Amino acid sequence: MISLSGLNQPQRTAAETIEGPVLILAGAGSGKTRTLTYRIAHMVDNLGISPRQILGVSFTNKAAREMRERIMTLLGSRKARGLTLSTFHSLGVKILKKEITRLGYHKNFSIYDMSDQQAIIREALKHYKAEKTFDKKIIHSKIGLLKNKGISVDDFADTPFFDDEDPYDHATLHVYQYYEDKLRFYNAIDFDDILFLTVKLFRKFPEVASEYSRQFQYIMIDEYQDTNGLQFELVMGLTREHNNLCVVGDDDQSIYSFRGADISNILNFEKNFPGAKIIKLEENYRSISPILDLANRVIEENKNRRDKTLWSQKPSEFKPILWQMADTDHESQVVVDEIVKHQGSGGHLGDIAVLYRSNTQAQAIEEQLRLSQVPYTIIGGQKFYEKKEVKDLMAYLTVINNPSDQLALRRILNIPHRGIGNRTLDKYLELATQKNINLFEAMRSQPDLDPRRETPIKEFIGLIEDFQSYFQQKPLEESLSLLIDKTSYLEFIAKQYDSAKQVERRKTDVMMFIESAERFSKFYQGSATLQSFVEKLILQDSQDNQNLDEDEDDDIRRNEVTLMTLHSSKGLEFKIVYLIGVEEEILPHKKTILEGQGIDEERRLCYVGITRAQEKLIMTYCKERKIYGKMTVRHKSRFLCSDKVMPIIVEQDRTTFGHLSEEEAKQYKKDFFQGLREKLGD
DNA sequence: TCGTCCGGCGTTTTT
DNA sequence: CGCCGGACGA
Repeated sequence: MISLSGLNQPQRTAAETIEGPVLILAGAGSGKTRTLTYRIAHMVDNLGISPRQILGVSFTNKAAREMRERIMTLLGSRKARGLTLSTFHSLGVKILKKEITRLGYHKNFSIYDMSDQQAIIREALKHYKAEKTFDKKIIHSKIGLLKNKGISVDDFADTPFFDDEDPYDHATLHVYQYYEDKLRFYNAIDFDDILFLTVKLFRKFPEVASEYSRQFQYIMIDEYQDTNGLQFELVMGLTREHNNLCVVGDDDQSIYSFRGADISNILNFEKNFPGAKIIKLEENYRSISPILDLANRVIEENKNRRDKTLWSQKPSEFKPILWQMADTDHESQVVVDEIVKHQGSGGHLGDIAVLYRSNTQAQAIEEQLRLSQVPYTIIGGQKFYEKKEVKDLMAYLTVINNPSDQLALRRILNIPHRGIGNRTLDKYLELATQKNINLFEAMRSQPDLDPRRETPIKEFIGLIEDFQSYFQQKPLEESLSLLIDKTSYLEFIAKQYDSAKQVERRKTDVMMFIESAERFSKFYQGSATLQSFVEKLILQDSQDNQNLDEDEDDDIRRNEVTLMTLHSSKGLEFKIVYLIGVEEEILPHKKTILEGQGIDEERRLCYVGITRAQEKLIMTYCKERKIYGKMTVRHKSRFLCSDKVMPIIVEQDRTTFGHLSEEEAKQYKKDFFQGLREKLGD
């Protein structure tokens, strides 16, 4: 029996309201995950609902994993067995793997990422002749937008999204068509298709939607403010046979509209799901009151939001601080100086985060941290599977799994060099078009197309075919190691790079790849196919991999300062938060000021930043800043200018040491220059 | 096929 | 100010 007595009243109501549509408006730090885990545990343990009937959907693997772990702690793994907790995308893949043949795809489809998409779009634009040249990025994002609105290429021209006068839309139509044809031919689907095809499946075969809806009698969606049109339609499909839908979210933390997230999904919930029960979680367990006061006053300026006021039982005298700095150098020096002081007095660096609007702002801080030899990590950056070596090996696995995948095939055709260059490739592409077969088939059927290339072609085809059977018979990591061996891939890397350090780094990536295959096959045992392995890698974010690799315990942060964007910080908390560059044209960003739209979302971003801090919030802005090489005068962000906000923050001018007494200022200057000399001395 | 030069542009990015 | 992508030349 699970006791809900540890929950506060609204949390408890949320955990106990099981039937019908429920919207849990969970303010920042209000114990959302706790509420959800107790809700599920309560359903299973107290109400006797089978875990097989429960579906929990989140956006990140991390969130899904965390939820699972916490439910395991409450219920134990035996009682939790059969529970489905996954991301939107992995749920989509799971459904498609079973049903995609209904849409005319083979089961062994490949999943294309951004760079694969770009490659096809580039190709499509080459074929499209017009006087104008087109920006492939604009077209790429338009196709993405269309897919996320659930609009197929066949329907595009009949929608309001198509403007007959606009040459860009005509180009987009052409590229979209070409793109879809290619994906079909390669037996590949893209990231957006994972959701789009699932939705198409539900549209075309309502009985399939009903089947899943009957299986999942109780559905929970996390971070509902970030759902887009497709995800909404997917949810509608899954609730065809009942309306036991519980969504959790916070409209004030909706910061992903540029990726298609539609805040109206959460704002209109009770319109879409009549009879919905709305529960507000407003008690915050994270921050001291002055920080929440600031957060409330900043966000209440937004119109068109659900009224919420965060409060906590942690009063404090410490007001949030706003520092005015001379320029970016000064900003980073003062911040890092402050961090060093914290470290010097025995403070833990894992308690500190430096947050910023855009990645470029990290550079100055990073440099300063390095100079002061303060350990740090930067969140974000390149994903594991985007590394060149990993992509190469993944392309091998992809071709072995799905030889129709021409993009992957072309990537590895001459890696390592085997004398099959572009001339040979072109000949085979022509042959393939002529005979209407795929590239792999073309090579296999006529290896002697160019007699001088017969041997390498035959060897290559043989290699792929050999490994098709190896991978069926032997464990994943064993076949993979053999593949790397047979292709002399490591020797190839060694030849590619001049510096030994580079070679070492790349080889480490390869080793990490093998290790992840090993872990994967250990975990999934019999069901560890190479397709599911590649899928897993693509659907996984970089942080998952870090966690997988290091096997560290999550509760204790390492003794390192964390640097990240405001976007990446959502959901996290730190004792001390430095929010840097709270400045017009940064937060809100220049582009949104110019467009006059999206200022609300910038304000929400500011709100997200503020609510990350538990005990100490320090915000900064600069008087001057070098923009594209030119010094420019800067102003404090409008978000901190209102009459309501000013009295509850402490603003200090750090350029004049105005935060110190005269005596202290003298000492500080002395220390500062002493410190500077030491750093330069190194 | 690769290197180099010039012009344009410059956010955020859970999968 | 720098990076990236396209164009063009060796």
